[in-house]
Amino acid sequence: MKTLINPTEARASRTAKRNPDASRLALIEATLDSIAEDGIAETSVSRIIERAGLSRGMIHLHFGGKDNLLTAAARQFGEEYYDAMDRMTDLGPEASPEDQIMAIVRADLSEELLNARSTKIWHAFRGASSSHPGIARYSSTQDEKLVAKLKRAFSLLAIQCHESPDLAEDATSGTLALLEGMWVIYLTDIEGFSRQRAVDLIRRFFSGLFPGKFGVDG
Amino acid sequence: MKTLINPTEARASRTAKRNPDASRLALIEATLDSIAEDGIAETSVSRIIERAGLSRGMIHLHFGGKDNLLTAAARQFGEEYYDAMDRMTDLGPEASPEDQIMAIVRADLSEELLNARSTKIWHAFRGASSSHPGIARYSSTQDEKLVAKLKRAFSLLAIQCHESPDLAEDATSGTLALLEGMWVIYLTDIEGFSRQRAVDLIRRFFSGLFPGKFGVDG
DNA sequence: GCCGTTAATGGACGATCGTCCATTAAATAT
DNA sequence: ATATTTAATGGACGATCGTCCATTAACGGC
Repeated sequence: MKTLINPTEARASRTAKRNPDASRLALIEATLDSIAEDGIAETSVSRIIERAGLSRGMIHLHFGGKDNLLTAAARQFGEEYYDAMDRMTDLGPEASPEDQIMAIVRADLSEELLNARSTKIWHAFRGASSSHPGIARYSSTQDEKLVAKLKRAFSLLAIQCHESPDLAEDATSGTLALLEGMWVIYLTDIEGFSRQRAVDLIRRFFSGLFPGKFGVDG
Repeated sequence: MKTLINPTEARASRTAKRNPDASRLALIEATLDSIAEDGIAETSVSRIIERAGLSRGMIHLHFGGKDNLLTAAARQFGEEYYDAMDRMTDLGPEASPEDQIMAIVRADLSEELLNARSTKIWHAFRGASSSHPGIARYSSTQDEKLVAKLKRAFSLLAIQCHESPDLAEDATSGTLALLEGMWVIYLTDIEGFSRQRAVDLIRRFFSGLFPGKFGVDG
């Protein structure tokens, strides 16, 4: 859990002290873990420092207060999501729009992005963003980037199919709603959720919007 | 705000005392209001009794504690949702499956059900249900009833269209995901959300799944 | 080796949390 | 009119909240 950023030496156990970057990271990770396991309401300063194995004053020292720590955690969570999303959807430039769209859908529903930890955290931050401006900033950027990715692919696809641009608009918004909804449904019933069925279902919806595209394979 | 359940007499202002049912209701309403406006994390006993205009001991007296009050509030919130949903989707028995489905969609996205207050509360309870078994019970029943309504209508429609039953299954799950997703999107950007566009978008998805049905009108 | 810098500690602080209960007062029964 | 029941009050209680700071200890520069 405690990653050594400065692995100059690996002596006794009393080493690994005095590492501010590692401490910052440990606090953020402990915050995210606490939100995922205990909920944001139960995530107190005492719980966080207990998880991180650090002392009480660290939060005020490194972040200036609990609120800033929450904001930093939201920021890192959003960045982790998009790093993974970008990596998983990095198809070659010759990839078809359908493949790009399905890659986004598959990535968003993959075990790496859609799991108990991430959905709990995502949901908690969404709820807190109403009254927490710092968190709200990093929750909204998350959507904007996903919308841009989808819209580009659907616009290309609409042109290929000689369809009007507002079909691409609707397909983008609908996909976003479907994916957001899938996250909620997953959160509601983690055991009963099937990723494959969710992907196939969304493809079926696409197939209805763009007949001929999004066939049984692909 | 303080509804008189027992309007035997309406004397001076010192009346309206000693009304246990009204007190219970006032506490539940104050709890829901507080969750909607301040968030569930900020909804403390002190805030609730301040909003209700009642004294500190009332929560313990009527509900035995804060947790039970939250559970009662979740229960009432779910009941209010379904009372309104049932009332708004009570078409005659001769209504077509398409009309029934669109009535459900329109009801779920109507101002009465989809508004700032209800989405905040819904989101807060969903998040709390992970660690709060009492709340979880009333959040899950909410979905079950909606699924049953949709599945019945889509099954009928699939038979009419000579389609396989698993299309009805997918259409039901997809509609649920779309509606849940729309609630999340509404919560994210209340000002920019258009109910009409959301309804039309969902109809367009339906039209792709059931060609010929769900035309431009209806 | 000494000193200045700074990461890190852990307890003190007032505020607020949720629970509980002795007390008051309104409604009902006798 | 008096006694009983019970809704309602509001303060006391210990626990925990988040913030802050005096102190300790590890590091880098000389």
